[in-house]
Amino acid sequence: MKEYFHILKQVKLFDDIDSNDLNSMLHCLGAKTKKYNKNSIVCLAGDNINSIGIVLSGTLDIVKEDICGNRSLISRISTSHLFGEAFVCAEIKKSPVTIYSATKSEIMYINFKKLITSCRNSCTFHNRLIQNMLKIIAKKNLMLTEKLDYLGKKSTKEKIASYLINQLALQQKSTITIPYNRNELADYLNVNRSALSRELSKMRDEKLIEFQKNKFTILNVEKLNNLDIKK
Amino acid sequence: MKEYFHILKQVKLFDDIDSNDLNSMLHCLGAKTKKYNKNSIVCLAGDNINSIGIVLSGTLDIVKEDICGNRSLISRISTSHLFGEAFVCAEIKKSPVTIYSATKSEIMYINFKKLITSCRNSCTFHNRLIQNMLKIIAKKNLMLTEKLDYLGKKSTKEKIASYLINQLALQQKSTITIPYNRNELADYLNVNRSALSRELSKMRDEKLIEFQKNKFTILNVEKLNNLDIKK
DNA sequence: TAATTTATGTTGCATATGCAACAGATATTT
DNA sequence: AAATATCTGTTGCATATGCAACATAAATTA
Repeated sequence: MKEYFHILKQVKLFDDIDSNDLNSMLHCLGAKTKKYNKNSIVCLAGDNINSIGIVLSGTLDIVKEDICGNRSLISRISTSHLFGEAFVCAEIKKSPVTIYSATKSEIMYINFKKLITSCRNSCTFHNRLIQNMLKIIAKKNLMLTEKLDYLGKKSTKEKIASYLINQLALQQKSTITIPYNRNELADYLNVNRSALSRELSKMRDEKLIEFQKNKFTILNVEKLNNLDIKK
Repeated sequence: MKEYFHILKQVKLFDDIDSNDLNSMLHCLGAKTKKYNKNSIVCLAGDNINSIGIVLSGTLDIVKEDICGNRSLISRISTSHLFGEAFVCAEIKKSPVTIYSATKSEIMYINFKKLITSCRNSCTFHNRLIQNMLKIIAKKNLMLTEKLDYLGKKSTKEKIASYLINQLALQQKSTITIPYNRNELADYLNVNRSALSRELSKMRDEKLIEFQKNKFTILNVEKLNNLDIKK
């Protein structure tokens, strides 16, 4: 497991855990790793869930697809981030989502459920892990609320605007890079791809934003914030 | 505090906490109660957050409003449920939402932050509380993901359908009662009220559902599930 | 380099939806 | 009961958006 330590150090779940304890802890958590090819399936909707995943490398897409082929990209996660933690902590048995490996990737699985439930005579780091997890899930909660905010907007333009403004706040630079191409951004914002392109072009014409590929520059934050006030 | 015990017993945060410990625990958590009138403000967007609220009686609306007056009803909570827990656990300083007391209500505030951070030489129930909180937040996480699912639908009709189907699963009866009137449901699903009424009427005409006021009967789950397949 | 695939932008069209205005029903207050 | 306020449904209209089809650009593969 030594080989992964430089990654595990960035994992928020292990914050304030002594590096020396890491190995025995991973053992206690039944840690196992698994590799995936590009575009392979990590977990199908309906599959049993019994562990939490940590992305050691690569990028995963958390997706919800309906029978009609509509695809909703819930989120995209990369190295050092977790998935499945809410299901395990809420004691959900079957996955409501499908997870794809968007790139070649490697994942470490840990048995966090055991840590919450059985393992009473707890190792010293158990409480630390649970507290870290609390913070991680609470933050994910806020991210979901943010996304509800985008999706709640009435127009595509406003969805784009609120997403970009949020990214601007997160990335703290004038030109932001988003992790999606147009298709993926459309799936993430749950709008039609061509309608998305249309709106982006309009917003460029109106000097609200500039972009090439997945790099966006916001020219007028004020206007972007008050899109529907001026009509 | 004795007077509230019958309510506090239903609060998931206190699951598996001995009733005898409850009083001293509430003291340790700095519990205080406060009453609110109908339609009063419990917390304004931007206010400092330093405690978690427990609804002892009444109903609260968690709302996000933008400058243009668009109102998004994130969720409505009632007796025995919590609010603010994600903000406290994620260490967010200022509330991103406004909370209204939709009815006369009474709220108990507890200092959960102290419990997570300082209070190291912890009382026996601390770990129990944190584990309970983990489960509560994880479940809220899933509820938010569910809502993302509604809002992600392209048409109003599908938003309504997925909301009703979800409620059907939760309530487990043929006629479900929803906690919203039309205006509120529109705010919750982020659609226009009159457009909502229009779609509901259409769905009734198509023999998909029946309703009077806030009671809905689903006549054809199958069709409701596959709304956009048949066109 | 050429060939092929993938990503992005554009446009026309049919439809859905926000909005405003109104009407009737229901609930609340006087 | 009467008066008032609130809730719900209906409709016309302008606009936004999904969708399909196509064009071009960019990236990938042969």
